[in-house]
Amino acid sequence: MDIDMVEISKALSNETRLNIIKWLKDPEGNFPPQGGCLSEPVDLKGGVCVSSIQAKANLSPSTVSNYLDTLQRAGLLLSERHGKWTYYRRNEAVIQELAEYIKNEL
Amino acid sequence: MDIDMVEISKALSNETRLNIIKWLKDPEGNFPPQGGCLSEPVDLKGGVCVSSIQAKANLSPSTVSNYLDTLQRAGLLLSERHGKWTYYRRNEAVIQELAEYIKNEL
DNA sequence: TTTACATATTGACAATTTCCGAAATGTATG
DNA sequence: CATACATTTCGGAAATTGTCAATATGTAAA
Repeated sequence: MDIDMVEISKALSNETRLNIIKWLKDPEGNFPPQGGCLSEPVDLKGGVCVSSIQAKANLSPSTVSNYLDTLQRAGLLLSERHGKWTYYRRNEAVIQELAEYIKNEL
Repeated sequence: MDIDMVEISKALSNETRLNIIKWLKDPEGNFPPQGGCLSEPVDLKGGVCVSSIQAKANLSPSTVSNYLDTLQRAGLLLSERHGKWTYYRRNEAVIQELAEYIKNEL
């Protein structure tokens, strides 16, 4: 898996998208408990649903959905759907790869 | 000295600007010998003048000058004027700070 | 000091990005 | 099935960025 630096940089060049990534570093600290009304308990792995992120970002749902998509296409986030909700979480591997890339290749 | 992640990301979110940073990693390998017709020899510290970069980037002088300014304002490059020429070189400290920031804070 | 050259700045226009509301798509529940 | 809700997609107005040619500035050489 290689780093698309332009794509990633574009994804990071927006205050709100940057905040989303940082907020997801501490999901319990930054968002209400997730998992809502799911009947079967699933492992959300620290994922947070779009509406929780939207509430914190204070932007329209469509904008936040777009931002999350941008971050995911850049590889920085992972998403998983459970019922009505899509849970987004950090892709730590890619974030560390990015740090390594900048340290050694940039 | 703190990292303005949005500013830096914007600077890096362009193929040519990214290339300029990479080219400057190996100035001797990527550019003709610098120092040109300077009477007094000065230490260019690996700096490369705008016209050498412009020739390699194959964009207009004004565009390249702008790009270099963008990279410098983001802190990624340093510039030094000697005679008619402005020599740009990487700011390795900031680049390493950026890598650390992504590794630990992002 | 006149000229030539390296670089920077300005003004313009096209292309892209931001961000929203409206509409569409999934999915669970009554 | 009909409804409600979470999310995504679409279409567009406003803001930003990419890029150039033209102009300005700074410096060295004639």
